[in-house]
Amino acid sequence: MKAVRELIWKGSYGSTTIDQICDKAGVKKGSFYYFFDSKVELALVGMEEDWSQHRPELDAIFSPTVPPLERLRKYCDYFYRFQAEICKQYGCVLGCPLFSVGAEVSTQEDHRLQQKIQEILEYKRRYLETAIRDAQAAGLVSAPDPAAKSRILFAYYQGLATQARIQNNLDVFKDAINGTYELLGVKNPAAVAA
Amino acid sequence: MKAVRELIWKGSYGSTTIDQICDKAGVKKGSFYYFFDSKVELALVGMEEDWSQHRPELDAIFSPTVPPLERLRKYCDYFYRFQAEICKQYGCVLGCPLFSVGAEVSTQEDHRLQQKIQEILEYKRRYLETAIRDAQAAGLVSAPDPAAKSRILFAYYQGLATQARIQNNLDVFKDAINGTYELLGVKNPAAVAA
DNA sequence: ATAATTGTTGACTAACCGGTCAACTGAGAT
DNA sequence: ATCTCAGTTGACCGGTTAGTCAACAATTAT
Repeated sequence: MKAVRELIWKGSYGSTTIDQICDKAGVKKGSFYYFFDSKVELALVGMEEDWSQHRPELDAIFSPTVPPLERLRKYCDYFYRFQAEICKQYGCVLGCPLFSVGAEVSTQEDHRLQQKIQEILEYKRRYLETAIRDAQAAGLVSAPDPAAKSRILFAYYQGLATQARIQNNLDVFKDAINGTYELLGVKNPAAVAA
Repeated sequence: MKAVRELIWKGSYGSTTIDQICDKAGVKKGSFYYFFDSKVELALVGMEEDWSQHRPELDAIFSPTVPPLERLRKYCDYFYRFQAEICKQYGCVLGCPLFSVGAEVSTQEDHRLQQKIQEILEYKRRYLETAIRDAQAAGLVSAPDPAAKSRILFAYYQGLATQARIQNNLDVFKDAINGTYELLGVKNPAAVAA
């Protein structure tokens, strides 16, 4: 499972072969086909596992006990530190696998992977929506439609992640929190930062 | 050339084989290798050709003779109509090939494709930067740092395009102009729309 | 102990991959 | 007419791919 995540994340879904996965996992192909019917099934389980590993951390960051704008700040911070660690580990910026793999497999006939990816992405967007709604309720931002704002913010994050991967440059993420504030029309950024 | 663009755009760079390209182009593999040394070279020429086809249209949309915020509105509009046409033609939303291919090949050893893609993306970002600077000069928006704002806006567009492809849903783009206004802090959206 | 179940393996196939090459084609130059 | 040469072709090579399978090992149940 670890092998497949690394290969698909660092390389791409399409160009990752079952032979490669088996080699890296130290397992023979016969064993692979004993547990999985195809690469799709494996990727599905891999995605699910990855998500369940991140979920507790996101739940903590977006806990309703934390002031809403601080949630977003912590999220940006967490994301940056996470990417930095990955970068040190693999030698290059990898961004979010849900985005890169999602974009790659979106036109395939078998829709199972897309569905799983969209499902997880939708979970993630909801963290943002709730935080924005709470911020709006507290009068911290101007976001009459939190759902719409969350979609915009989510697209922005998605773009940042993709850009950082393409440019292989972590600095791209440093804009994240400023961009977030501008996007949300934060009324007093200095107060949040303090 | 048309064949390779279609295949790489609809599928992915990695999973598009030279055999497929040759089949679709109605050409034998020997002929392919008479003109190109590898798939990378072909993709390079394809990207360049694609860019030189879009360039005049973008030059028109972002002409300095057009009011700056109208440029952005026209760009969003153009992008939506273009994607809608592609969608009707291929049966699914494909987004921007520079993003999807760029994200896919970013970790490869051969850096030529990445460089070309980053070069073209940087050109596109400059359109935004100029428009934002002009808008700022006209007092239409609050963007003290046009370059930084353009990066944020560009990331947002990139995210929208990726999202639309992943979700296979054109409606994602409909947020584009609103998101743009919010991001730029447009002082009087109603006046722009009118 | 032994039977049953669960997991592992290497050898195999058939299709496909990138890439090469000598032979061929056709159009324009002399 | 025929020479030249850019462009085309199909056959071919070695390596890799996804996927299968009968035989084997390890664990568990009885």
